[in-house]
This record gives sequence, C-alpha cells and structure tokens, in this order.
Amino acid sequence: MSITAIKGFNDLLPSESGLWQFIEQTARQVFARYGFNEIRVPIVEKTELFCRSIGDTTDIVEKEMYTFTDKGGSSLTLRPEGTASVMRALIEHKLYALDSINKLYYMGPMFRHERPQKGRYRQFHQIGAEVTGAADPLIDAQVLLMVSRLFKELGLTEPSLQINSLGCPVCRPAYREALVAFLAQRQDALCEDCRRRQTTNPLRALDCKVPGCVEATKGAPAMLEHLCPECDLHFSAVQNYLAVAEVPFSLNPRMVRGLDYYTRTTFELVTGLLGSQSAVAAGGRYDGLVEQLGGPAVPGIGFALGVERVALLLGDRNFDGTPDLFIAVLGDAARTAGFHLMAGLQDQGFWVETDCEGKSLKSQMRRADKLKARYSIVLGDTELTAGSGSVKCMGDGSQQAVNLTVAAITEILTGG
RNA sequence: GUGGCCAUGGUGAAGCGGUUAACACUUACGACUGUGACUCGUACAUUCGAGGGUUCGAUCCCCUCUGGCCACCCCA
Repeated sequence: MSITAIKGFNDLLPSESGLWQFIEQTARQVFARYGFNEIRVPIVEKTELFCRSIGDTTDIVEKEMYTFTDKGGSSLTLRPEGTASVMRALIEHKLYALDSINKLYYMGPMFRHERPQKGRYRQFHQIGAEVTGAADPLIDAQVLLMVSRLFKELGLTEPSLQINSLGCPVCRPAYREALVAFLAQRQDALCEDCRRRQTTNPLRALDCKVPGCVEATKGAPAMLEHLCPECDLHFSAVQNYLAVAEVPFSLNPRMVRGLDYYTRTTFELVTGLLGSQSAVAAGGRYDGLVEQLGGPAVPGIGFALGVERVALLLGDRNFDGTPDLFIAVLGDAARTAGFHLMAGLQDQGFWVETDCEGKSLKSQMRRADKLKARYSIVLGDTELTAGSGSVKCMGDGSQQAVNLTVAAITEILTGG
C-alpha cells in the first residue's frame, strides 16, 4: 500500500483551490474596507498559551490538541484556534502601544484531534479577525456588520446571525450559581454529560440536545436576565447599532461557548445545510484575555469562520479561466517560432498554451478545444515563409488572417 | 472517544461462491496524410481498500485492520 495522507488531513486539489482563493480574496477585500491588517503567526505555540487562553477544562484542551515534546523538552502544540496566538503576538510586540486600537486578521490551518465528519477535519482552516483596545458596543456592532457583509459578498444569505451576551466577571458568577442551583433540583432528569459538567461548565446544559435535558432546562434562568447594569447596557447598545446598520440577527439566549475566554457579546452564524456542523462562523468579546495572558487590560472582540464549511455552502463553482490562445506547431522551425511568439504574448499578459509533446495537429487542436482556448493558430512551414497565418476563433470556427507578430495577434486577442 | 452504515478502474457504477468483472463517462490513438467540437473504431481493472481465515475454488461468506459517510460528543 502506498503512503496516504493522515486521517482528517486533506489535500486541497486544483479543482477546489479556485473556490478557496475566492473565499480568501473576498475576505481580504472586505476586511480591508474595515481597516483590518493581516497578521501571520506561527502554527506551533507553547502548550501553555492554549491552556491559559482557551481554558484547562475545555474539551479542546483536555482531549483535542496535538501536543508533543520537542527536542529541547518543551511542550508544544499545533494551534487549535487563532485568537490565542494573535493576542500573544499583540503582547509580545507591544502592538497595543503603537496604537490604542488594533484591527488584525489571519487565515490558515488549525488542528484538533476530533473524529472527522463532513465539514469537520483534523486540519481545518479558519479566517478570523480581532479588534483590541475598544470595549465600546459600537465595535461589537462593527465586527458583526463586517461579518454579515463578508457573507453577503460571498453570495451567501443562508447562515443567519444569532447573538447572545455571556455577561462579565461581575455578573456571570452569580448567574452561574443560580443556574447550578436550578440544575441541582433537576439532577435526575439530566443526562450523564450534563451532570458531570455541572462543576466544570454548567452553562453547557443549556445547549444540550438530549430530550430530557431540553425538557429539564426549560424554565432555567437565562444569562440575559442576570446581566449586571453595565453588561445590560452594552448589549442593548449593540442591538441598537445593529438595527441602525440594518444587520439582521436573532437572539439566542442559550448560546454558549466552548472557550473560556468569552465575555459579553457572543455570536454565531448558523446554517441548517451542513448537518450537525451548523456553525459556519462564531466569535465574541474577550475583555479579560489579554490581561490573562500577561498583557495590559486591553479589551478585545473577534470571530473566525470555517473555510471548509463556507466552501461546502458555496458548493461546486467553476473558477477556472481559459487560455487566450493555443499555438499549434508543425515541425521544429515552427516550434521555435511558436515558442518565441508565445513568450512575447505572455509578456503582454495573455495566457498562451502550445504543444509540448510533439503531437499530431489533430491532437493539438483537440487539446486546444479541451482547454477551451479562445483562439488557436497553426504554425507550419507555409506560415513561416509567408510571415502570416490565420487565427481561428474556437467559439464560432471563423478564421482571420494575421501577421505573425506579437502586436498583430495582440490586437485580435484584445479586440475579439 | 461512542454508535450505525459503507468500501469494485481516473470517475459514476453492475456483478454477489466458478463470468473474458457489464455499461457509461474520462483519457489516449486513429478514421480526417495541415485545423477542435458531432460521429465511428481501437485501447485502458490478471483484479474487486489491506491482511488473514473457511472452501476444490472467493470480489461475493467470516475475522482483524485501514479509510469514508452519518449521528452522538464537541466545534469553525
């Protein structure tokens, strides 16, 4: 058996790369309009970074990270998400000192050891953006506006925006207690997982899909009703700004996060078209994260989208271009002349193809057709002596005489 | 990590104990000796994910492994 790729690690083949480039390019264009600059951070970080940011007791850190010991004895990890690295870089290079507001975006592979499924792989790709330095709800709304515009530019209307507020260190502990007390009364109705999570992450019970849990948590206290005055004000301001910008959204009081660092505004773009992989993009505010990682008390908010999932939503689209001209050649002299002509036309910016296998004219024409070349030209002894030939339009089969010069052919290629 | 279903060429797939392993597409060459598309012809799986077992014989039955899909879990 020949060597294959690792389970959950996929090749992106030429037939799909056009779609990915479209997604990436659209993201870059949209982000630029909102003043974001790209940051490129390493794929491997010290394990501690993720433990401290994502949270020791989260599933990601507990059982999904690709962690290994390097030759120097340090524990390193293939990044499972992007925000931690970006914040690490922000602190390490004191970017917060250069400018009070930093707007950064990134794209690249992330790694989580999960069971592969459609839209979920062990190496997957995210495009994300982060804003640090501003706690104002206007920033929350701006990020949401940008996300919604990005999906619009991508041509997707399907994923819908859901928002929620998770409160802050002032109001969340009290809410958590209220919820734990509520759940404690309904112990018997809860599933095994939810009972286990009561001490680690009780909020998850709100998101549980087991029928018993759904039933048991029906009257559960909602975070939105336990927000402190500041958080409450912040959240209603976010909603007002969204209304001003005409960004459609719905409230999902049960939305929780798998990462510990989130505070206040959280959001998801969800779709019903990807089976259980319903989240296409997600993010939220993380006001304590930078400080938690040893930096100053800088607030932040960001999001990431799953490129594989967006690609699935966009489906099969043809992004392939076609050659402008195919030069068919007969004999060595023509081959050399054709090569010269090809080089000149390529310098003019045209996509030009020619035979490189010494094939018959028929085969060369077939290839021109298969490549969907717009025009073709045949070069043989007759053309070389005459210094002219005829260019054939592959669409309608018409031919027109032309001198064998870059200028003359350029005129036809641009004119037609 | 748990459970269910699945695995035949470059692709989509028939076959289901003994077959030349169908058919279609793709690809290559030719009919058309200097002009593609349509048409026609020819070629393309000693082999049925890998390894064992049962059998006179296994693509077909059994086991193990690997991979895929779906659901759970989790999440982008």
